[in-house]
Amino acid sequence: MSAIKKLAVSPDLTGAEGQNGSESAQVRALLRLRELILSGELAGGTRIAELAIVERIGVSRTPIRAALMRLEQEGLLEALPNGGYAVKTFSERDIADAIELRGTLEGLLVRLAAERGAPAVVMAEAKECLRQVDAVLADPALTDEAFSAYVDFNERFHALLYEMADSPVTVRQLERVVSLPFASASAFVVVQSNSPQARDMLVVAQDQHWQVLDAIERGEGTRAEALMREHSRLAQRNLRHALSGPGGAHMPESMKAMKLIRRR
Amino acid sequence: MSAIKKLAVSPDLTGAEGQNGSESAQVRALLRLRELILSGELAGGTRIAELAIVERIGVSRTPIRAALMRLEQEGLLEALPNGGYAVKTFSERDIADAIELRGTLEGLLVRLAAERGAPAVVMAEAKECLRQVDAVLADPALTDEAFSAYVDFNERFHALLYEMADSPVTVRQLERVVSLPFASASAFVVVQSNSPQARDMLVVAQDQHWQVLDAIERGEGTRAEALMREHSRLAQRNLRHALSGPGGAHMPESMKAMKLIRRR
DNA sequence: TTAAGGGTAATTGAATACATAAATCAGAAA
DNA sequence: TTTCTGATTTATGTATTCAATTACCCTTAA
Repeated sequence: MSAIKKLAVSPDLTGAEGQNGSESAQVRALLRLRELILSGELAGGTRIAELAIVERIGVSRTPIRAALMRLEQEGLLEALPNGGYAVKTFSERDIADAIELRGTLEGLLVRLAAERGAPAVVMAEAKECLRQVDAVLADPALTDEAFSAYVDFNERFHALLYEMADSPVTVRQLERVVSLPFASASAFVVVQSNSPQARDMLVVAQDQHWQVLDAIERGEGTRAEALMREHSRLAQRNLRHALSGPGGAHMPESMKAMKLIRRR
Repeated sequence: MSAIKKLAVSPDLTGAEGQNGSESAQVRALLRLRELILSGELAGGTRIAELAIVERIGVSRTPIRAALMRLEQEGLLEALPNGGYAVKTFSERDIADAIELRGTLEGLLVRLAAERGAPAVVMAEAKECLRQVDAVLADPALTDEAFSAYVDFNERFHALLYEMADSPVTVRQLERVVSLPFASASAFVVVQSNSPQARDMLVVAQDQHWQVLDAIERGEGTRAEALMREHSRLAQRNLRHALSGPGGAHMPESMKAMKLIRRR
């Protein structure tokens, strides 16, 4: 399904992959570099020299260069005019735009799904996914495990949505947007996991999920699109909340990319 | 303005760049490779071996590999599971989706411009651009030179639109979509340059351009967005027309990427 | 005749050596 | 003290070499 085959190592399986050291040098370089950037060890704006990375990671310049190119394409690095790269930083507006972009593209996707009809199997899986989320949300008190389960199901649901339109071109674009660490489907879900309204937020999101499926099934493309756009605005709200406190006080610790946010 | 700085060599300056041979090996490889693909010399589905390209172009494997990575990111190549690349082919639906994608993203862009307000200078330039198009269209008979002038102004206008929202994140995405040869703003403009309705088509497009600017100025985001989406459907129509004849009979000879279209 | 096995050729991944351009620093002159 | 110039150093761009994996073909046995 993934449009990026060769080096499509999603950020989350950084530590997984069975035994480490078994991956190719390119993959190792990519994973390690992304980790260095997202953890803030390479601060935003820093110029990245290949040789420095060669020393930090144990591979030669060739795979490093490949990883650098990939990270530039991902949007984490920017190419400097006279060679080399710098770690990108993002303004609050950049992040808001990225979320809006995701909402727009997901909106397009579900509209296409509604207009073309979604495969029955995918639709069934999506419903099953949502039923499990319903079960998680049935408990009025929300434990940490319930939260993490929600996040998992949420990502699975969005992934299923991507299959519904049978539009690889669109999915490819979407995957590029989502590769930005703060634009992914569940980037800001857990922002206020300990606040009293946390569960209600998820309840609203879950309702939107159900309604999107309903709209797709009924062939109501415009409704599906509008719902998906509004859905992304939950993330917008959470973003604003996360940035409201001083120094990102409400930023979840899981939000690694916080370091890349350029606060004015 | 371009998000891709280092190797951001747009397809159209393939032959330009002053004297050839002066560019870097990487740029030469990228340009030449793209040309080979778009011209159909490397047929769709062909597996591309690095060594074969090394022989065809006079540079070593290193810049070739860089160019291959770039073209994969552009969407012209796909990475094969066990290394190597293959020339991608596109179904009619893929192309339609790409155009829809462009319309959607340009719609987002002009909505943002309307909501945020566009810089006065850019707006003025855009208007001036449209006035010149008006002058071109004033002649009821449309010469070839007039057509080519229209295409130039059209591209300039779209480029100006990209500056109006001050949203680099969105523009970056858009540039990626537009890099697909059949998704660019003027890919199908000249499809029926010799048909009697050709000029009328441009008149309609031009009216949409003016109305989009009007909507942006008035802060009418939704209207601007809707207009931009509808605008892209002109390209959809032209695409269908181009593919309607047997073997792409109505395909303009300027449409190099025709060879990549997978006709069922 | 077909299938399985091994061996060879070809291709990509990785590392290193080489070339070139840019940036920095030192020194001298204004 | 400041600025310009030149040399040195450091970085990236390019080429080449080496390694490892894969694919293909040929041989042999069932």
